[in-house]
Amino acid sequence: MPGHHPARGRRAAERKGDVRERAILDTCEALLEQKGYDAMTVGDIAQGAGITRGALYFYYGSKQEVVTALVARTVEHLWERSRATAQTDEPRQAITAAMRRTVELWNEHGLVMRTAIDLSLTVPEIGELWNHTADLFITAITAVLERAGIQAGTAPDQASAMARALCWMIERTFYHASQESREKLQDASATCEHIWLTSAGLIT
Amino acid sequence: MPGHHPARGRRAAERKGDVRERAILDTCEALLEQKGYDAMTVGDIAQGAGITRGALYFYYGSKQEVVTALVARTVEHLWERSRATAQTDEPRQAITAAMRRTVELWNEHGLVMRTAIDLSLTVPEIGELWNHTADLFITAITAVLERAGIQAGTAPDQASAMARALCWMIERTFYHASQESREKLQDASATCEHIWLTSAGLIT
DNA sequence: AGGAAAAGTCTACACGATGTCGATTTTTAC
DNA sequence: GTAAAAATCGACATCGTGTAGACTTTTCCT
Repeated sequence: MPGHHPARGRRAAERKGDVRERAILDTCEALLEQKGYDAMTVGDIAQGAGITRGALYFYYGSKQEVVTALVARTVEHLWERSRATAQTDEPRQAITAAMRRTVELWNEHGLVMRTAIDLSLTVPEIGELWNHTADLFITAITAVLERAGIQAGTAPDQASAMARALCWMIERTFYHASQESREKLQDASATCEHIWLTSAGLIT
Repeated sequence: MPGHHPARGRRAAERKGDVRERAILDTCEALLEQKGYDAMTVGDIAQGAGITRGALYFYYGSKQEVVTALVARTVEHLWERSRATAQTDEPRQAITAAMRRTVELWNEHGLVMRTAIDLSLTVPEIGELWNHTADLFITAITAVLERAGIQAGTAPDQASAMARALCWMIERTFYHASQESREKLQDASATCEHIWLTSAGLIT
């Protein structure tokens, strides 16, 4: 709750640094698209954001920190969207809805999501961010499977373990498809949905 | 067929460089395990192999080339093993056999396989190597699915597309599990096998 | 054996990217 | 309007990379 007395039409002060921070992250995202992580240099990012290297280090301690912040910003989006999604009782509908939402996510944020996956090993912070995101998905899938009649539990053929495998299937399939085209993503989604439905026992 | 006249007990000459090359690759693999790709420096590899940086550049043009060679050596193994596997007619048996073989592969070469996956984007040569390997698996899975009665074709619910998704599921699931322990790998295998069987229509 | 060519090795160098420091300027808040 | 905080800059030290040229060892042929 910032701004204790909203009188005087002046909007809450926004630090100049906040704008720069956003500019840096935006530039980083653009460069990631153009040249990829390795080729992208700290100098490039600074230049794109309209400052020098030295100034950039005032905001972030390294290239990895910049990218971590970018991933965090994007992943925040996913969590919000995830929370806002209405729960459906009917498993078939739930699965279809989940897959449609996933396609949207990858269409909008495919680049950053792929980057997050790629850097999960080398940058522990990003790894944690992505793991947490995956856990949200796995929990959701587990719930759907159980509602579809799959036995709850962690044994290899029970809901929890299956959900994990299905999550990785979706991650990897979308990862590859999103590098190609929107059409491929759509196809990939249909295939994943089919396997998910089958695994849930909802298809012959 | 080297050595045109096997007389004289002298074994076929092995270039000194061949030994070094192997030492370099072995060292690289060890360091990959100890410090990971990023932390590992060309100097480290050279030192481990008993030569200086300068000498190493005589064999490989860069760190990436060294790792590419390591991946190539490992992947060669996979292909051989893949070729040597007897084909089973009964789908259920084929799936079980394939999963058992996959567990073995990841137990033996997990580290290099994970590295190959990680570097697939940044090092095109490794990407090709790994893609080709994946294609072998996808083809094999497709064949099994078709023999189990899944309709052939590339539509989202037909054998080819399903095989691709299942392949990525296995890759990613094993990738994560092989970082943990052999037990996890075994569990992961059981889960993947179950989903594969279900997708093939071989389980209620 | 012996000597030239090929294979292997080393040290030194140039380059590019990183991250740090202290000085300086701009913003913010009172 | 001014002092503290925020932001920016340029210069520097460091480290890893890749290249070049000189030198040594191995291989192979006669």
